[in-house]
Amino acid sequence: MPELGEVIYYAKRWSPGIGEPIGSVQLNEAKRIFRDCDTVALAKSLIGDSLCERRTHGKRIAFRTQRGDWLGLHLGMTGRLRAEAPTYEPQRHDHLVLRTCSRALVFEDARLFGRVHFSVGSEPEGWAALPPEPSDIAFTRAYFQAILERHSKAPLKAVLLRQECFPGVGNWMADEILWRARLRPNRPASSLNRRQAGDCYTKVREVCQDARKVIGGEEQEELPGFHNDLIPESWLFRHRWRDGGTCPQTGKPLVRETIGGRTTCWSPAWQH
DNA sequence: GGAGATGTTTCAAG
DNA sequence: GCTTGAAACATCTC
Repeated sequence: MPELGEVIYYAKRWSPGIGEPIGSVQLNEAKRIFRDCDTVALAKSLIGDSLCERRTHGKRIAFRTQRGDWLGLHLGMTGRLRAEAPTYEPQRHDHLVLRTCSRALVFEDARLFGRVHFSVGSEPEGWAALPPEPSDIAFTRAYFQAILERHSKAPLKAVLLRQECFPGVGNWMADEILWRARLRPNRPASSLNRRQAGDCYTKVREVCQDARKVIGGEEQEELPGFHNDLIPESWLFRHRWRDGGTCPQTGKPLVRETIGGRTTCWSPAWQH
């Protein structure tokens, strides 16, 4: 599930436990999730400490602790964070549970594509030199153009999915961007004229902003609920998964095919 | 039973 | 050395 907006959404679900001392750490070890994590250090260090700062970048989440350590999380394809009652009993797919007096903070992931990192006294691995997020001021038109030129032969869809270029953009966001920019997903990245590249740049930023606001609830006090009704009918998102879905612009059938190694939904009559 | 799923890594080929 | 594309990963749902 998790792309930019969902990542922010799930990260916020641990908020009720922030600032509260961690009484116990429970983990399901010998799992892919912990493949490059020192689980002994994690458990030992977190007990008695508390989470004090939440950060997200693209699809990554990190929590800084009071003592200055960092817990890094990646949700993979099916990862989720939840806050449960303090007596919560972990289920089969719950891999990490942090208990405070008022909550059990749970990381679950059925498919095990997610990851947990822990670093003592420093930033989590890979957070030292991060590329600008599309909503960042540093994500300029020229920066975007350089990405298109670097990956000139690759289909636009594949380029948009590159996390070192467009952190946070996932499969549905890439399709949404291309649909709003009216560009065919299989166009080579360098085939756009100046106007098309400009449109694509604008839509990348727009979709990222929309995801933050509508799904991540960045401008709201309360966490939004999580159901499709939140997403406007005018987005491709609402139509893309259903068989027989139609383009909200043309009313004609949407097409699904594999482009850039992923299922891609697009509107042939609308995108050129 | 089979196909496909909103992600990343790894490897081979160009 | 760089870019690109395909396969692998593990489990659930339709």
